[in-house]
Amino acid sequence: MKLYNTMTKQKEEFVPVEPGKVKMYVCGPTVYNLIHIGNARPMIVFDTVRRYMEHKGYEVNYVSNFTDVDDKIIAKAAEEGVSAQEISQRYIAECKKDMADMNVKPATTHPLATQEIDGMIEMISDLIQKGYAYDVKGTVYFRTRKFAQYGKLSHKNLDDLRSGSRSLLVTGEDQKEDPLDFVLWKPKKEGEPYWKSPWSDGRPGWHIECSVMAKKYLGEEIDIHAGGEDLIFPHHENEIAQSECCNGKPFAKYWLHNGFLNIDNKKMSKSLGNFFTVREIGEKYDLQVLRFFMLSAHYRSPLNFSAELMEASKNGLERIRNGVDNLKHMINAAEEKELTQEEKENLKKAQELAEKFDEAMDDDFNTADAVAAIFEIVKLANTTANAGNAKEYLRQLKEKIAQLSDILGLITEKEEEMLDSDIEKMIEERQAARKAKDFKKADEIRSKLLEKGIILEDTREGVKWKRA
RNA sequence: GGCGUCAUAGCCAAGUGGUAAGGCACGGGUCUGCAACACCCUUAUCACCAGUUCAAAUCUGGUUGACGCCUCCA
Repeated sequence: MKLYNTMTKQKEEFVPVEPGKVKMYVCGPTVYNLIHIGNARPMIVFDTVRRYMEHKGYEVNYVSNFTDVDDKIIAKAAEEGVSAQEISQRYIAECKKDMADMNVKPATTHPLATQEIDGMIEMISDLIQKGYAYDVKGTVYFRTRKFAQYGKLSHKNLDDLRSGSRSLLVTGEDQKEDPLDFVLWKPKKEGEPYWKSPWSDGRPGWHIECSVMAKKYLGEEIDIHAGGEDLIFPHHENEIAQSECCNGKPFAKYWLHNGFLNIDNKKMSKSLGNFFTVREIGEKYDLQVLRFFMLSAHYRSPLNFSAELMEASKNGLERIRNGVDNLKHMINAAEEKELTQEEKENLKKAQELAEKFDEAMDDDFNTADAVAAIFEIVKLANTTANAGNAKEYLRQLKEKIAQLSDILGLITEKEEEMLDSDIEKMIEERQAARKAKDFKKADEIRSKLLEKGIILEDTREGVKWKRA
């Protein structure tokens, strides 16, 4: 399996730190509002990475934090006149709901920044002791000059960065030794939540939390660290500085970053008003459609969002589901018997397509190609399967499609729901009407059911129904 | 200004040296009372220019265009 490492700018063979295990950390959202579809991209993409790793037999320890102390949370709390904790807890709950609807598995651990303050103070103290950090009147900064490798992830020229931020020094904004130094601990302002520390009553900087949580839940050296591409600098760069200076060993072996989700080819932003929450999309679509949409492009490419593309994704996903649905229906009608030579050959083709799926995923998680392989199996099923086939043949095709879809987190089988008895009765009535060639009545009944969200389909094997 | 990414059919999107996967949409047709599902047929020489090569979407140089990071941000 190869994956693209931002650090080395190339695809590398994946070799875990510990054989058979994957330790992976994904930067999670700051919880001050409902998550937007841009937040959803890394969740879906890296959940898919996780599922694929598990499919390959790895035991995956997946850690993703919630940043629950931050300026924006405090601002939102002030706005509503409630505590910061109330805001963060509310939106953590909402976020988890969205994740479930997108079929994103809960992380092995979802640590909260506010629950890890002790660890942060410990790490900051350690960095000060080792000379990598310094305290100026209660604010603690990281001394970037001391870490020779600073900039190795984002491939920045530090002199350019320093000259670029010269204005900061001129305006005297800072008591920093160097403009690139960043905050590890800052004193509280009036009314803000705070914790006691050796330096001041205050709160941690943003970057330190991830270093601490990764270390606590995964260890000093992890396999994969992932997040949105905008986190490369400064967030991940700073994490590397903190962790490697503190632990004295490489932090993460592989750095994975997803591309942005754009709207009308522009980055989403509140000022442009081109902003959608996952919740809003969920009102119009099954969020499986959003997931399918996200997987239609490579995770590192920018992806443009539009209503038209959501429609296309909806139809595409429907095609896969119809395929599974049709197979299911045929399985009920089919007989158990020996596989014919032709059936065996077709199953072999399906197996080859499943291998193609794996090859695509092995190549830096090429989900677009992987989805294409699923479509090809669906096509194979649609063109070859009928109720006259051996039951085993149909079952295997269905299983193959469902299994590969599941690796991508796509649910192909709707749960069987019990029909209300009166709806069942209506379907029977319609069947009677059809038998009597009273099509007018039959159509009336079908229309009525449609109004209730029940779609009927007449097939050779009988009437199928599904919810709209 | 510095660093970086990208440009494939109406739309989305694979393909990184051997002659263009897949999906959506459109049109035509088959099946079924109709509809839906499904099936069949139809749709591109890969931004432009120059070069390397027997052979390039795929390598090199240039041009144009779009975008991202450098500041909180998935």
